[in-house]
Amino acid sequence: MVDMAIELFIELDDRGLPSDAGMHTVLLKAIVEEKGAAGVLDLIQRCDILRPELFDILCNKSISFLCKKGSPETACDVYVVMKRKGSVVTRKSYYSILEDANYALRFFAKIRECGWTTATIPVTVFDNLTTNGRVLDAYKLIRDMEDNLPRMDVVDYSIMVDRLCKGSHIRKALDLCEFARKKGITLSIVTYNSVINGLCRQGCLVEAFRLFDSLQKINVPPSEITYAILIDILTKEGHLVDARKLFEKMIVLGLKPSTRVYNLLINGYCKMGQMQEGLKLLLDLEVKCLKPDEFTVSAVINGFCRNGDMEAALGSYFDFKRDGHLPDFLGFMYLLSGLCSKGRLEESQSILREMLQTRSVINLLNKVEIDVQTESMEQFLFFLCEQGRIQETITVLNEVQSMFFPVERWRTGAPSGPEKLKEIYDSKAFGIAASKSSLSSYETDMNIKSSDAENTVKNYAEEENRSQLCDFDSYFDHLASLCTKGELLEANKLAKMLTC
DNA sequence: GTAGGGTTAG
Repeated sequence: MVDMAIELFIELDDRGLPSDAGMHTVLLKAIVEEKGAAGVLDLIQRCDILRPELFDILCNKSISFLCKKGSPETACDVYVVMKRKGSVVTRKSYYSILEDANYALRFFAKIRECGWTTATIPVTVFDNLTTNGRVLDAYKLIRDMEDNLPRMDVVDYSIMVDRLCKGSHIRKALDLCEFARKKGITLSIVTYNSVINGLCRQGCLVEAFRLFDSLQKINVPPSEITYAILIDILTKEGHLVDARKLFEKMIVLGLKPSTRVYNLLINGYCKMGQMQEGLKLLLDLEVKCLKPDEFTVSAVINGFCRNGDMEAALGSYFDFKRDGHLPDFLGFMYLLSGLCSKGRLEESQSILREMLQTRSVINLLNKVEIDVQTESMEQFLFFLCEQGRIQETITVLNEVQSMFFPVERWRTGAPSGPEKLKEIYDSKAFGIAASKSSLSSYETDMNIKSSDAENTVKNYAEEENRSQLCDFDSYFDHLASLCTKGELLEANKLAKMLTC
């Protein structure tokens, strides 16, 4: 039947009679139903004798139709037929292929097979890939189609660089930075922040600080966020003194630390048991007309709880509460587990009640997908709490906590936590000398201490010894030249150093 | 096939 319809369709055109879009759709539908997607390609080949205008319309329609029906391969085949005939591929059909990231990749593979270059790859292809967790595909596409790229601007690159960093593909992120710069893009501090953050997350502190220092040279001033990233990692690694120096440095440079930056240090001090320092900063924060937030409250509470000083923890909770500042989910959890561990169940219950009425806690609980029928998580917990089943309530909350706040991310292979590092660091005068760059003193001190330091610290020193690069620019040049010379072993070593 | 879209916490 379909064959007859096709013949009729061709005959109509032959007689100069028009056909409309509706008719094309009906025809395509019938063909796919009876012969599958391949039938459409067959149709296109048979319709070679149509008037060129109609042939173009039918082909373009087929491409969109096939994509919609999930047959991108055949759509690409139709595209190839069209290109070979010199037909005009409309934007609509072109984009219907590129809309889907998988289709786009197959499409470009086909194009390469044919030995063609594409007109342009739309930025949306990269957006789609990047936002759908396929940043490596996007990266590969960029590297493969170097000369046929869309006009990507600094933000397009920045998003990709950040995603690559988040996926621990630091080397590729750096490579993309260099690629963008070769394309004439001037990267901004936002992109550098992503890279610095990525390096820190990978434990490559030396490289992170190297990049930080090189920012001055390339005339990109570090922002408040740059400092926040570095202060955070230093704090996490137990280098509180250095973190504090960076904090002071940013103030000297005229960058105003936000509550968020204060929080990093307050949290660091409180976790290290240096409550006095933490509270001093809290005071300073308020002097600077900044407001504590949920994180601040939680950090202070955590500090007192860690010290086992539940009176002080409760006291600060009520003080903050009086001023309209509540802890967040974790802050409440610190307080609750502290109270429970002392067997103070009644107080736990009243704190639990307040917790379960706190907006941010409720918001978090609402994100939990549970199948406890119609009940919401919040109602469920409140019910448990009111029944006096405190321990059970907290058990459930602990589950929630493990979902949203996975265990602290200390680097693997580091056998001990911040306490040990603190000892090491406090034992000698140590810090970022004002006259030197932050990195050079950091490295020097690392080397001095590598004999008695923990593995983590040793690693930095080793990294430093392996690395003979002075700045970001020469890093790129070095890596690029290694790759060009085919010295992949060396390049790999360099890459390994970055991706650890 | 635009314009607006990009970075930091336990």
